[in-house]
This record gives sequence, C-alpha cells and structure tokens, in this order.
Amino acid sequence: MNLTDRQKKILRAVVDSYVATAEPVGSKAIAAQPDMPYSSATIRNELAYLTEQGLLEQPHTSAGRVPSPAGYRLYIDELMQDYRLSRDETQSLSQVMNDKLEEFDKAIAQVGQMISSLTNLPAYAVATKSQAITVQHYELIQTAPYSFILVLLLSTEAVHNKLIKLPVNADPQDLKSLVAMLNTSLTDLSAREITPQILAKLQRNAGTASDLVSVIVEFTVKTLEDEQKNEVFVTGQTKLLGQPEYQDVGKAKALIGSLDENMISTLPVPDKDSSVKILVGPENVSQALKETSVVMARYDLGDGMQGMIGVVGPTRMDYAQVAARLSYFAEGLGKMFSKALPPSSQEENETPLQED
Amino acid sequence: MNLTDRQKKILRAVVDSYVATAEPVGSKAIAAQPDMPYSSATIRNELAYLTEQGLLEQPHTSAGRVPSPAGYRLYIDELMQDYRLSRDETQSLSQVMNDKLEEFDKAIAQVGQMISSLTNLPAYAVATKSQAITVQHYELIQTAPYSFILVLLLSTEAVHNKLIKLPVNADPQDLKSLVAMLNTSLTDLSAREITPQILAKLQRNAGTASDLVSVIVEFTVKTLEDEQKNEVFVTGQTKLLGQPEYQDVGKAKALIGSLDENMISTLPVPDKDSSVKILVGPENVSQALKETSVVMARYDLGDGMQGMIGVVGPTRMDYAQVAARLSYFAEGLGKMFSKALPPSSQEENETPLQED
DNA sequence: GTTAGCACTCAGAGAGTTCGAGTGCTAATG
DNA sequence: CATTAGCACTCGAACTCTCTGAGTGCTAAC
Repeated sequence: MNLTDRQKKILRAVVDSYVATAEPVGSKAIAAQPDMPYSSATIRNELAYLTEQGLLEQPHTSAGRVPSPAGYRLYIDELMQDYRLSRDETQSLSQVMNDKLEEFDKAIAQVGQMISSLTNLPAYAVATKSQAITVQHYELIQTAPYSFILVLLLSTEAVHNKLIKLPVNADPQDLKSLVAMLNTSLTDLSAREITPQILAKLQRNAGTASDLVSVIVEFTVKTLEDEQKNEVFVTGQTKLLGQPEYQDVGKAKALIGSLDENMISTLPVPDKDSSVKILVGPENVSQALKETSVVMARYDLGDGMQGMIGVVGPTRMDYAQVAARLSYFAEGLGKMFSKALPPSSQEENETPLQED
Repeated sequence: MNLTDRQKKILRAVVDSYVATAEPVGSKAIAAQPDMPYSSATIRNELAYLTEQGLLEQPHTSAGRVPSPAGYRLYIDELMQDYRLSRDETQSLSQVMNDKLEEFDKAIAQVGQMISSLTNLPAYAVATKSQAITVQHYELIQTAPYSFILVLLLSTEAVHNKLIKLPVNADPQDLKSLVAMLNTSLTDLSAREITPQILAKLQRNAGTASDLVSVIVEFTVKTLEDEQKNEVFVTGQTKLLGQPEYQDVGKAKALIGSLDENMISTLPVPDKDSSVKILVGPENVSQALKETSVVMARYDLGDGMQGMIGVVGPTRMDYAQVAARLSYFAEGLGKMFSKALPPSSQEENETPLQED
C-alpha cells in the first residue's frame, strides 16, 4: 500500500484530530487546519480512498472518518512525530528514582503509578527475575533470651530478616557454628535446591540450636520463592473513567475487571532492540483487549533482572506521547538499577530521544 | 417518634426490599411478602404515615417508597436483624490471618482487600501508632570489605535492615564498639529525640568507623519516621461500578476520585466500646460522602497500636451483613496481633456475634 | 488535477404519545 | 373502628415520529 504524501498528510491530520477530540473528523475540519492547502472536496476524495484502503472507517454514512486499527498502525510506523518530554516530566522522573533508590520493587511500583498519572491511563509494571536467586550470607543475632533475628543477604542484594521467638536455650557456641554451617551449606542454593537431606544434615549437626534450623530453612525457602516470583503491579485502572470511550459503565467495568495481574502477564515481551512496542486493538491476543491498545517498554537491569512497563488505553491514544514517556522511564530504570551501582549521584538525566 | 409494631415491620420490609433490589418499593410488593398479613391498602396508609414522619421518601408521586437517611438510621438502631457469618467467611478470614501473620502492615492491607471482595464495596484500613516507636537493638554485620548490613529491632518488634556499601576500612574493634554505642545511646529514642548533638557525639567516638555513623543515624531516623506514620490502605474502589447507584460514570468518578487516603483519615474513630459505627449519608461530615454510607470498626492491639477498618458504599447497603463482617475482622485482627503472641496456632475461630 | 455545487443520508435531539405501576381517597365490610 | 376493595388520578419510562444539520459522494466547471 503506497500512499502519496498528500494522503499521508491527511491521514496524519485525521489521527491527530481524532486523538485530540474523540469525534469523527470531517473533510471541512481538516481543510480548516493550518498548513492544509486543499479544499474540502479534494480532501473528501482522498478520505474516500483511504477508507477504501481500510485505513479509515466511517461510523455511519453521514459521519466523519475515524482511524481504523490499520490506520493507527501505519500512523505509528510511519507518520508519528516524535514527542519531546517536557522539563517537568524529566525532573519528576529523576526525583522518583532517587527517592526510592534502595528498594527495587517499590521503585517499580512507583514508576507504574507515575506513568499512570502522567498519561492518565492505567499502567502496569512487571519485574522479571530470570536468574536463580540464592542466599549469599546468613547472620543470626540473639537480642534476648528466646529472641533471635535472622538476617539473609540475597544474591540480588536485597536483605531480608525475620524475628524468631522460640523457647530455645542454645549454647552461644552452637549458634556460632550453626551460622557457619548455614553459610557453607545453604548459600548459593536456589529454593528448589534446598532438599530435605540438607535440612536433615543441618539439624543433625546443630546441637542445642537444632530447633532453630527448621524455622530458618523454612524462612529461607519461603523468602527465595517469594523473591523469585515475577511481580506485577497494576495501577490507575480508574483513569479509564475519564476517557470518553468508557463513559459506559458496563464497558469500563469489563475492561477494568480484566486488567489484573493475570491479564498483564499474558502480554508479549518487547524485543531487546526495539525500545517500545505498541499493540493496536485487534493486534492484541487477549479478547478483553481487542478494542484497546497497549504501549509497552522493556527495561534491562543486567544480571537476569528485566521487566516491562506499559500503558493500556483506548485505541484512540496519543501514541507519540505515551511511547516517549515510557521509553524514557524504561531507560531511566535501567540506568538506575543496572546491577548495583552504589547509590551514586546521577549525572545525566537528559531526554534520551532520538530525532527523526 | 414512636412507631407501632406494624409500622416497624413495614419499614423493615421497605428497607430490606430496597436494599436487595435498588428499586422503589410499592405497597403491593410489600403485601405480597410472606408473613405480611395486611392488604396493600392498609400498607399504603402506613407508608403515607412513615413518609410523613420523614422515614421514607418518594422519588416522585407515582413511584414506590425509598428509605430516607432517617429511615436507615432507625433501621440500623432498632430494626436490623443480626447477620450470621457463613462458614466460608470465617474460614477464609482465618486463612488470611495465618498466611501473613508476621507482617502487620501487609496483613492490614490484605484484610482490607478481603473485606472489599466480600462486600463488593470499596474498603479501607488504617493502622494507627499512638505510642512513640523506638529502636530496641542495633546490629551491624560486615559481609565483605566495604559491605555492611545494618539491622534494627524496633519497639513494635518489626525488624528493618539496610545494606550499606561504603569504602570504609573500619577496624573490627571499632565496629564492635560502635554497635555497643548505638545500643546504649540510640535505643529507646523516638525519631525526634535523636538530636544533632547525639550524632556528633557518636561520630567523635567512632574512630575508623565514623563514616558509617551518619548513614546509620539517617537510616534510623527515616525508619522511625516511616514506621510512626499512620498507614492508610484503600482498595476496591472500582467495586462501586457494580452498584446501580453508580451507573453514571460522572458520579462514580467523583466518588472514587475522592476516596483516597486523605479522605479516609478525616473519618471519625469509632468509640472503644461499640464495635461498629455506621454513618448514613448526610451524617458524614465530608461533602463527598453526603450520599454515601460508611461502616467502620475499630480494632485494638494494645500497646499503642490500634486502627480502623471500614467500608464505603451507597446508602442502600446491607448494613447488617457488612457490619457483621467488619466486626468479625476487627476482632480477628485484635486477637491475632495483640502485642506479640508468638505465632501460635489459633484455637477459636467462632463467630463472635451476639444474638438479639 | 482541483474545486464549487448540490442532492442525499442518517444519527441525534426534541416533541408527543402511550403505558402501567403506584398513589390517595372514599365507601363498604367484619 | 380498624381494615379492605375499588377507582380516579399522577407521572416517569419507553416508544414513536419528525426535524435538523453535519457530512458524504457525485458531477460539472475551472
């Protein structure tokens, strides 16, 4: 399908106007735009052609035109103008990032919220841990009789702990050797590698501290399993209510209801090279999203950690703006967390958008 | 205002029917109910009287009756039948409670979600810490050169930690004495009691570990401040979309939008003695809730920890059911967390509802 | 190739109509 | 005297009908 420049220009005008107003666009309205030196009649002819090509649709005979999914697709692939992030946007991103540096999961959740409030659309964020997570270091502290604190340093550099209250009167020497045992036998093992045999062996050698062993091992396994899970955050579902296409409560409810973690985890992962992936309406596999577009970006943190952030909204969406923001956030995340930079001061926070 | 038994019975019938159907209730519909030995004409007379008394309202002349806020109030105070929790409900509560025993904040949030999904209404949960929170015990672990784990045991029995990576080459002896100092000088102090003077003194005496001091103190203050904050969780806002009174997107959006943490924290705290407090429509102070009812319950954990859980919904609400569930959850929370029972196996989980 | 002009289409808004659930009142009833 | 049957009346909801105007496609002129 080869379009003339004029046709492209008109298609772009239709998409831009429809995205802005949510009203079908008529030939007169296009002709009235600045930098549009054609009469409404000419434009009508071109509109007819674009409709014939399946790029535009007519809700009914005497209405204006609306972009079809194919139209959006062409717009996204060829016509979309780059959107430049404003200073405010770049600033508030850097701020969120710095505030919560230490806790990765919270940062991810916050970025989701941020994107949602910037775009006024529901957003999601996924953190994937492809690498096996293990314990790197154990520590056991006795704070009072019968009161212990167990501390785990994980391979992700997260630290977990548990307060253990048990009527155990362990010999300090036994505690010391227990910790040593833990650090030799239980480190660098993933949750599934911790077998009953290992547990039994530990217990046998723990002397007066043996009652602690099962609690410790159980907590270790639980922690590793929890951390290994891919976490999914979805926020801002109610933002949909602000969109004209969801003025019908039934529709809104149906989509919001299905926008949960299960739904999100069925979404495809964008390729490594392309920064942003857009799925328009029927391009979505999930039935619930057939009239909905998803814009998603991938971030890579190295070391087996990666994830996606994305936005869900009506097909009529400012793709350029949303894509720019997502891509900025994804890059920011990558930079911030790329495997344990010590919390250094950030230097660059320039807009990383390439120009056309 | 003194009502005859018959009038009370009819009022109750109106409320029950309206709560169930959301449709104005006519005299015929009431007469058709079982255990209602009056003709529609008689009922019409009584309805007229109840309307005159301000307990019922008519949307328009030829419609049935709808309870007024005063009607709901009387119903709640005098006519409401006790609602018995089902086995399923009590079971699923016990389950949530057990799953997340250790982490109080998460449990609170989960209980909120649970209530929301049981009642199909938005729910909120607040955790209040009236007592000053302090650190009870410090521990500092060196896991590698330049890598330390700081562990804090708080007065609430929560344990917090932080991974510190600093190019400090501290003498083991200095580390040891630093920890000792922390445990004597920084324990039992609330966030605001930690003064610059204390920080300075610590730093002076820390020897080769002095670079660590400021990081540790900063983290301590931040942690204490964070923990001291009253946490508010709101969930299930979109449940409103299922209610017929919020089929209008504008209304739904307005209420959902104002249902945030700020709004929740303006709600009154139920008295200590009464287990459940109900505010009907205009009884609410907040303008946004004037056409909305709030059912709330208080839980007490002893030791300066208490809080509220509550449900927000249309004035047409099954008050009996919602109140029963809330009260059950509140009691359960109290029992579970009442100041550090060691994670014992729960014994009783009977419905704690008194009969009339 | 472009544009002015014109007949045609059709969703949406508004006016008018019908329908029926529900009411209040009156008179009959046990 | 409380209760009930009967009846005229009310009025919102739903439905139909008409009108309006934005927008179209086509044709003929430029």
